[in-house]
Amino acid sequence: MSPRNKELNEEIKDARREQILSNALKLFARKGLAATKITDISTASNISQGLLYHYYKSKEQIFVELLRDAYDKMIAAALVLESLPLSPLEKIKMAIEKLLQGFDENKDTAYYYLLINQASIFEAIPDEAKEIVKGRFLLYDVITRIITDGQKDGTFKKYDAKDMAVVFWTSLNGLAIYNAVQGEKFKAPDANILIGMFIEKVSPTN
Amino acid sequence: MSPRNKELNEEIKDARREQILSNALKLFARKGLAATKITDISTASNISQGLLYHYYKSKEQIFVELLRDAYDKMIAAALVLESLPLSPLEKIKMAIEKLLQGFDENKDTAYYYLLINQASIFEAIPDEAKEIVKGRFLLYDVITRIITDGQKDGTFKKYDAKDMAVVFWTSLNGLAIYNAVQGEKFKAPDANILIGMFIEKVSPTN
DNA sequence: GTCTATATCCAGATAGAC
DNA sequence: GTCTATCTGGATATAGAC
Repeated sequence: MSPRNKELNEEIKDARREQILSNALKLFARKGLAATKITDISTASNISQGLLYHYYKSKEQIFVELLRDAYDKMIAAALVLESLPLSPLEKIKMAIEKLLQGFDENKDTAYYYLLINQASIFEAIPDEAKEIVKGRFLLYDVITRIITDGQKDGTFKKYDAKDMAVVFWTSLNGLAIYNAVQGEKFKAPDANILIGMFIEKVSPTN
Repeated sequence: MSPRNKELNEEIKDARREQILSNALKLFARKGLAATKITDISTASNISQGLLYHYYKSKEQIFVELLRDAYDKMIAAALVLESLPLSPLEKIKMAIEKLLQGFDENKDTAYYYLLINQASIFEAIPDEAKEIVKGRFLLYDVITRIITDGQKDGTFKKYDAKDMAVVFWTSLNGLAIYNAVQGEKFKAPDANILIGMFIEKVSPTN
């Protein structure tokens, strides 16, 4: 086989993988791992059911790969946010706004949320997925640090920082679910409503 | 068959139904409808798999019955709350506190939440379940009314009341999920963190 | 009312042809 | 790389005995 053909094949293969993952993400998010049939994925991807096994060993493997993507993206974003030269309040604001607008612009964001949720809630997931979910605490830690900073500089309310981080994440998670369920109808609520949990007086200009 | 035996049988039957529902609730909540096998339910209930069909026509029927219970309880509680002789702020406070402490005291509360969530998110649920989910707007309406009242009397912030109701429910929902996932480890965060979304100055004494 | 045994079906995964 | 055909296993649901 010539190098050219080899390259071409690789491209096709990558494209297929992308295609499969993208379709599987939506299906897993809206039907759940167990209810999503392997034929659902192959049909959505316009390939035969047999061919799917050429790319992935099992349904579970696809799920795990997507879940890993979801966490990688989320944690990377959180760490970038933390490292930005912004005040704690600005960071929290940015996180909320970015997430809320991400829901609107990019359906995948909401789907990734649903995937993470599912993996967090359900016991009936692959062991590998359970391992990935354990990395969740990293997300809480980043936000806890930002909140603690904001308390030190006096802008944030003085509730337990860990509690605040929990409420931060669970609230956004709740909104992400709502968004995914609402679909096109979803209209992001004013970010300042949420910010009211963190600071005493929300400036109307922001 | 004598009346006494008939009564006894009815009692047994009712007890069994209760037993089945209670076990199924936990299983559905933690594994999901699709991943929960009918044998999971029968095993948890200490009855044979065949006997389960004596009480329920199918797995789906059990799910629907539980979902209906969940909504009935939730909506009833919301309407009672609304009718209490309390200020809007007191009502919101009570709702948050009751829900948070309900999570702690009664595992079923959190499980019901997970069930409703599942039914809201997943497309792969029985048609009857989809119908029930449509009643969801009632919950949002009650809270929207309370918030609107609170805005009229000047205690609540003046964001869009519907938005605030959405954030209210989605936040509590997010917390319920977190609680269910954490299990015994769950410690309810200070309710005042959430109340900060609604009013300008949270009194430290409450 | 309860159990065990069985029929049926369907989804996951593999094999082999092109 | 891709498809069709097939095997296998497991889950739902039913039948029939006690």
